[in-house]
Amino acid sequence: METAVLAAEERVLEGLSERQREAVLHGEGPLLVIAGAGTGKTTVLTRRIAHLISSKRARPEEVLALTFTEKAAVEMAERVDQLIPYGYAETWIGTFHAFGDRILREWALEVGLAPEFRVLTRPEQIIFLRERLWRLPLKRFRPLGDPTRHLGALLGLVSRAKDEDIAPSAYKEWASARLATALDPAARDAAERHAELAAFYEAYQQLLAEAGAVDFGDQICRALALLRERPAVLAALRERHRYVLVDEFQDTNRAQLEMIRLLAGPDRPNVTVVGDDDQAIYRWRGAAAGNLLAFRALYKDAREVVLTANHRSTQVILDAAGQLISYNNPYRLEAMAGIDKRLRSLRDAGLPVRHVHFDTISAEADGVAGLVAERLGQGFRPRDVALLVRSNDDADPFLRALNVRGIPHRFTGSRGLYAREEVRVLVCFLRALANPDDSVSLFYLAASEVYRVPETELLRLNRYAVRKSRPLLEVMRGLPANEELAGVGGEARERVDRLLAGLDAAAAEVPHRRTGELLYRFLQASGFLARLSRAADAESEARVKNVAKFFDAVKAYGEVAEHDRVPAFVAHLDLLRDAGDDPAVAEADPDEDAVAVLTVHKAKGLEFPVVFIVSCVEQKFPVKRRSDPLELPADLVEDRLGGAVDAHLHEERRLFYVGMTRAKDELVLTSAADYGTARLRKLSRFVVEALDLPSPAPTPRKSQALEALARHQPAPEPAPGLERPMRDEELLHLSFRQIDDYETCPLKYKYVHRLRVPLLVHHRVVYGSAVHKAVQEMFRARLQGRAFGEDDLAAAFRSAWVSEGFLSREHEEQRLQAGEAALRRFHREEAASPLTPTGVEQEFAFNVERTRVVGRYDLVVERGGRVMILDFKTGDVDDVAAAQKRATESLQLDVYALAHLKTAGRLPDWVELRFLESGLAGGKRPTLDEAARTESRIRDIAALIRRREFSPRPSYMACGQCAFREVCPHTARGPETEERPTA
DNA sequence: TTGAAAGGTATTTTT
DNA sequence: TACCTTTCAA
Repeated sequence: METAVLAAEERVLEGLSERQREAVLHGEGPLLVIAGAGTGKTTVLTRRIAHLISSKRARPEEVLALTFTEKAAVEMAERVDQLIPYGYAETWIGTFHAFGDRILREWALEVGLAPEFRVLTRPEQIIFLRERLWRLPLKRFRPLGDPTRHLGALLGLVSRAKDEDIAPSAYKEWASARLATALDPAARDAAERHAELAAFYEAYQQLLAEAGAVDFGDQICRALALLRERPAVLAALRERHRYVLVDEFQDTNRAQLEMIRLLAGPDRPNVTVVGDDDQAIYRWRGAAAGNLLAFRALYKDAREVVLTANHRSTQVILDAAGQLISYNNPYRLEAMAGIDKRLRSLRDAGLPVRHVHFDTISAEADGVAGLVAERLGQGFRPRDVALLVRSNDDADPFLRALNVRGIPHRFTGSRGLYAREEVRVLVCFLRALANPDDSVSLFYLAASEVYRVPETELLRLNRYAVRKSRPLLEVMRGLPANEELAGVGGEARERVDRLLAGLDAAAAEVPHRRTGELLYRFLQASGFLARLSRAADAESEARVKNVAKFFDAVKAYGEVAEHDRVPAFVAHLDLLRDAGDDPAVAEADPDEDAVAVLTVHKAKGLEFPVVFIVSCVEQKFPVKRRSDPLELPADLVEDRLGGAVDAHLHEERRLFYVGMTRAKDELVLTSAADYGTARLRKLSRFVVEALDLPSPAPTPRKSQALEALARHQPAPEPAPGLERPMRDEELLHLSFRQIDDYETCPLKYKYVHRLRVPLLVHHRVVYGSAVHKAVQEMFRARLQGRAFGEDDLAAAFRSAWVSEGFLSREHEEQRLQAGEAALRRFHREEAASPLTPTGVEQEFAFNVERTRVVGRYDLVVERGGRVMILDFKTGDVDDVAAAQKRATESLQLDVYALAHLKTAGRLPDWVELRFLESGLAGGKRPTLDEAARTESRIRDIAALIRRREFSPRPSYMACGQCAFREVCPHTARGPETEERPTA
C-alpha cells in the first residue's frame, strides 16, 4: 500500500515539467496550483509540505495545512506521514473550521466566551431558538398557528450570511439605510422585511453569546472578527504559521477566503492554494472560478502551475468530460483567465463512453445490474465498480436489482438511522417507558421482533382499549383478570407477560439509571442483542452497527445533559427529530469487496475502474433548482463570478463532470423514460452535451393513466389472517375524515380508524377544536335566540381549552391569547353582517350503495330559498388566493355538497370555508358533475376498504406529515418538518 | 395569444 | 406546502 502510494506520487512528479516541479517544490511566495481531475492535487500539496520540512526551510510547526473537509485532512496527514513519518508532528493539518475553532478557543476570553464554549449542531440550533422564541424580534416570520415554521429558513439565512462574512451589524446598517430611502410601498415592505431579518440575526448572536455557545460555522466568523480587532493576535498567528497551504480551494467560501488573506498577509505571503474550478460542487456563492480569481487578484505576482497530465482515466473519458464542462464557458477559469486546462491522459485510448437508454426505471436498474454482472464475469472485482446517483433516493431501485442478482454491494447514504427497524424498536421502548400512555409506541414494541405478540390478538387488545378509552398498557395489565378478553390465546398472553415484565423491570430503574444503561439492559434482558449478534450475515452486522450508532447518540446526550434520564432523553430526541435530525446509517466496512452505490458528492476524490452514472434525466440530474426560502440582499453579497447566468445549472454540470472523471477504464451513462411518475422524463442535457448526441426529440407520449396507477401500487403485502374481506351486503360507515385519510395512505387509515391507535395530542388540535367549539356555541345560541356577546365567546373558548401538547408555558399562553383575539375580532366583524343559521352542527348521513357516509355540517344558512353550507377553519391562510385554492380542492366541501344533494334532493347553492384568524373565505358553487365525481371517488375507496386493501402508499409529503412516521415501516423520507404534525 | 386552473414534483453537503 | 410546468379556456 505504502509503496504503491509512493510510486503513484513519483509518477505525478515525473509528469511535471522541470519548471513546474521547481515551482511546486522549491517555490517561494504565493503559488496557485490549478490541478484538473486525476492530476494529483493532494500529491502536490503533500510533497510541498514534506519538502518544506525535510529541507529545513520551515520548522514543522510553521506549516499550516487547511482543507475543506475532514476526509481531505485525514488523507493529507496520512500521506505526509508516509513521506516523513515522524517529522511533522507539530504541523497543523486540519479543516478551516477546526482551525477557526482553535483560534477561538485560544483567545475565547478575549471575545467574551469561556474557553469551553459549546458548539451547537444544526438541530440543536433549532431547539435552542425554540426555547427562546419569545425573546426574538420576529413578527412576520412567526406566523400564528405554527411559531417555529420559519426557524429553519431563518437559520439558513444566518448561516449564509456567515459564509459570506457579513456581520449582523453590517446587515442591520444596510437594512436601515434601505428603510430610510424606500419610497414606494413595495420597496418599503422589502426593506422592513430585511430590517426584521437583521434584527433577528443580531438577537440570535446575542442569545448565543449569553448562553456561552456558538453555532457551526460561527467559529470562523468570530475568529475573523478577533483577528481584525486585535492586530497583536493576528501578528502572533502569522509569526507562528509562516507557510499556509490550502487544498480544494474552489470549495472555499467567503469567510475562508478572508481567513487566508489575513493569515498570509500582503507583506509576507507564503501561501499555496490548490484547486480546480470545474470540480467545485458545494454551492456557495462565488466559489468555483470566483475564488481562484479572487486569489489571483489578491496576489498578482503569484506563480501559477496548471496540471493537466491525467493519471487516472482514458483519453476517451477525459474528452467526453471536457466537452461537457466546456458548456460552462465563459464562466470557467479556462475562459476567464485564459488558461488551457484540457486534460491529457497518460494511458491508452480505452473503451468509448456509452449511453444506454431504457423504457422504465426497473428496466434500467435491471439492465445496469446485468452490465455489472457482465463486468464481474470479465474479471473485475465488485469493488472496481461504482454506481453514482444524484440523489440518495435514486439509489433504491438499483440496490434492489443488485440484490436480486446476488451482487455484493454497499450504499453510503447520509441519513436514515431513525428509519431503521432496529433503531425504531429502541426508540419505541424508550417512549413507552417515558410515557405509559403512548400506546402507539407500545403497540409497535409489542408487535416488534423483540416481543412478537401475534398481530390478531394485539389488535383485539387494542380495540378493547379504544372501546374502553384506556391506554393499551392498562388493558395488557388487566388481561389475566379480564373475562371479556378470555379468548386471547396462551401464546399472546405469555408474550404480553414478557413485555410487561421487561417494561416493569426497566421502569423501576428509570429514576436511578442513565438512559444508556437502561437501554443496554433492555437489549440484554430481551435477548435482542444476542439474537442480532449471533447471526453472522452482513445484514445483521449492519443492524448491530446501527444499534451501536444509536447508543452513541444516547451517550452524546448523556455528556451534555444535566439529568440523563429516560423521560428527558425522549423529550430531547423528539425535539431533534422535529428539527429534522436524521443521522446516517452506519458506514459499511470500507474494505468489503462490494459494488459501491453512492452519490456523486460522496464520490468526490474517489476513483473506480468502471463507473455507471445512472438515472441521467432532466429534473433528476440536473435536479430541479430550488430557491432559497429567504434571500440575502444581492448587494450585500460580493459577486465573485461576474454574474453567472445560471449558477445552479453550472454547478450541476460540474457535479456531472466530477462523476464522469471518477472513471478509470469505462464510463456508462444510463437513463429511462418512465420513473413511475405521471410524466415521462427527458434525457439529461448532460448526456447530450458529453456525448455530442443530437438533441433529443420532445417527450413522445404521455403514459396511460391506468399504467401509472398500477405502478403506484406497491407489491401486495401478505395479508395477515384475520382481515377477511367484507361481504357485499355488510354496511360500511365512512366519514369525511376516513375518506381523506384513506386517500392519503390506506395504511394510515388502518392505523387511525381500524386499529385506532391513540395519538398524543398536538397543540394545533387543542387550539383548533377550542376555537371551533366556541364558534359553535355562539351560533347555537343565535339559533335559539339567546344573546351571546364577545365575552361569552372568549369564555367559551377558554373553557374548551385543554392544556396539552404545548411547547412551553409561554407558547400556550401565546396561543390562548391569539385564539381569544381572533375570536373577538371574528365576533365584531361578524356582527356587521350576521349569519342567521338554520342549522348548527347538523348531522347528515347518506348511502352510496352499501356504504353509509356520515358527518355534520358546521353551519347551514338558508335564506330566500338559497342554501349555503359553511365550515370553519383555523390555521394560517393569509391571502385570498390560498383560501380559494383550499376551497376549490376541498374534499370536505365536495362531501357536503353531495350530502345535501342526497338528503335534500338538491345541491346547496354555495359551500364555503371560513378561516377564522384571517377572516378570509373561499368557496364554490357545487355542480352535479363534481358531485358525481365525489360519489364515484367514495365508491372506489369503499370497495378497496371492503377488500381490506391497506397497502401503504408512502409519499414525500404524506409521510412527512404523518403521526405514524415513527412507527410505520414504510415511511418515505419526508421534508424536514419542525413541528410534529397531527393525525 | 394570453391568463387561469390543474397537475406534478420534491437535492446534495460542509463545519 | 410551495413552486413550476402543462393544459385548458377565452
